[in-house]
Amino acid sequence: MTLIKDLYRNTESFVDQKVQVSGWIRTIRDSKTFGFIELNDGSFFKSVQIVFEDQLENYKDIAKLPISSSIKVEGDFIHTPNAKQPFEIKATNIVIEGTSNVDYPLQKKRHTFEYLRTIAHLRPRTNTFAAVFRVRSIASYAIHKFFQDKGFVYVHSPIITGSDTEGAGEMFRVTTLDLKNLPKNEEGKTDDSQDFFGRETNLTVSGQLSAESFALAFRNVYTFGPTFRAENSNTARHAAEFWMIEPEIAFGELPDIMDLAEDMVKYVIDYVLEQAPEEMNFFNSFVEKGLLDRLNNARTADFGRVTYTEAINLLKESGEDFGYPVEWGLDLQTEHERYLCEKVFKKPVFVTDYPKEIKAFYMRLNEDNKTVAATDLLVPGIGELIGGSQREEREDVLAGKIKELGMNEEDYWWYLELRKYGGTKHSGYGLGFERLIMYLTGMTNIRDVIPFPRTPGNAEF
RNA sequence: UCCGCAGUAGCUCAGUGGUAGAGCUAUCGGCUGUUAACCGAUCGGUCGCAGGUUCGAAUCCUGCCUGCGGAGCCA
Repeated sequence: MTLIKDLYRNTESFVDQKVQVSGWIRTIRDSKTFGFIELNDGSFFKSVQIVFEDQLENYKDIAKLPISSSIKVEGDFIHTPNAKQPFEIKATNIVIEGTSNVDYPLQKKRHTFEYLRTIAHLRPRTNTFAAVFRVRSIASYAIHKFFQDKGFVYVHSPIITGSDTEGAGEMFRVTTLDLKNLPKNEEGKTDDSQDFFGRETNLTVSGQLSAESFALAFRNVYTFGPTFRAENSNTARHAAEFWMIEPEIAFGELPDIMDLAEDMVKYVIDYVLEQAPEEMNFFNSFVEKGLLDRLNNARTADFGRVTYTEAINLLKESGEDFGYPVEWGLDLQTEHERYLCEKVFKKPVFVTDYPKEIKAFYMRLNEDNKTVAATDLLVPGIGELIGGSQREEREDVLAGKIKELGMNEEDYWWYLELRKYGGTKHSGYGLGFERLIMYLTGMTNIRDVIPFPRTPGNAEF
């Protein structure tokens, strides 16, 4: 059996040879004595044209096959230099593997993404989703290859975690207790000591704290796994289940992870353009005109770098009429972030050194005592793609911060011990993998870059 | 969660108070090189759900549900 990908990649070696292919019918056109089938076998973005004639004993049956029926084809591989397709297979034998049905919901025409979401089990058979999910697979490998080639150790951080370690929003509770008959303690609250783990557990919201632990043993590490947020977010950029990449480097400071993030983004762009040129051209033509220009700009340009304080001044001087106020101490709104990267810099830009009040407790306090060594990478079209920071390595400063924010110091005993026993400067960042895929493909809704997306009120598939 | 928009045939949509429409799909027929083929015919609807106004409601009103866009939260 030959893969259609090989027919396209090694065309010359197949000319005038006998070939065998199998796949699903994308379109079929017949006339009295012959017909054409576009056959896609899943190995490649493009399909191959099958010519079938009425000499075949099952000609009538084949001509009647509904779209998406699966067949096996034997035939002669023929060069067709003057036709729209580069080559075709003239069938000498066609075996029907599985017929489809007349009510097959995918038509030979454009469907809305909203409709395709309601048939998520069938949408990978469409051009757009075939391209999205192949690019997702390739980008996933590129991430691993980038870090592995640099000697980073891949850490499997736990999916089930002990408590709300980062304070990063609502979590999904994990329990084996009988929800209709919860055991109570003396205070009348749920007795978590009777639960499976003997305590309250949740799905992870971040692997960062685990990554820090391993960075202080392996130096350079990364996580790449699923992450869960039970927030009632209804936007095109948020999902309840998504994949996050979190590198962490010991002895590294903020500029080091900015360099790393820039290299990583450029590497993944290069790798995907190289490995999936047909898919990327498709996105450029049908999903976002100018996508390839945007990506080429990103892979060749030096990313912008600006401090939060400078960014505030740039926004104030812009004369732009923003819906939200621009004031030192206030967080940048989506409109501000997009203005900075799309209008001012016109390329990806790192914003650094945010006021400590609007950032997380573990971020390292700068000498000015007002800002922390944090950075967000803002990219055109998406907004925030990466958030990272140098971590607070000073045990007393970190403990003070935990106390100051009214957090429970006991929950962080092991995190504080990382500072107590040979703590070093270290830094890391988090990348939402789906946002990277959106950035690479031009897709504008996170629900369309996850095979079976989970969003509030939606877990059908 | 907030603001806005939408829900009519399998799909994409038109229809703003008076008999429910189009294109595509599908089905049947035609066609000797098609490319989301083309040509002809046919099939196809409890107008999101529940109530209300009216002689009469897809159309106006109220509530609910679902989806989408934007915002917040963030990745």
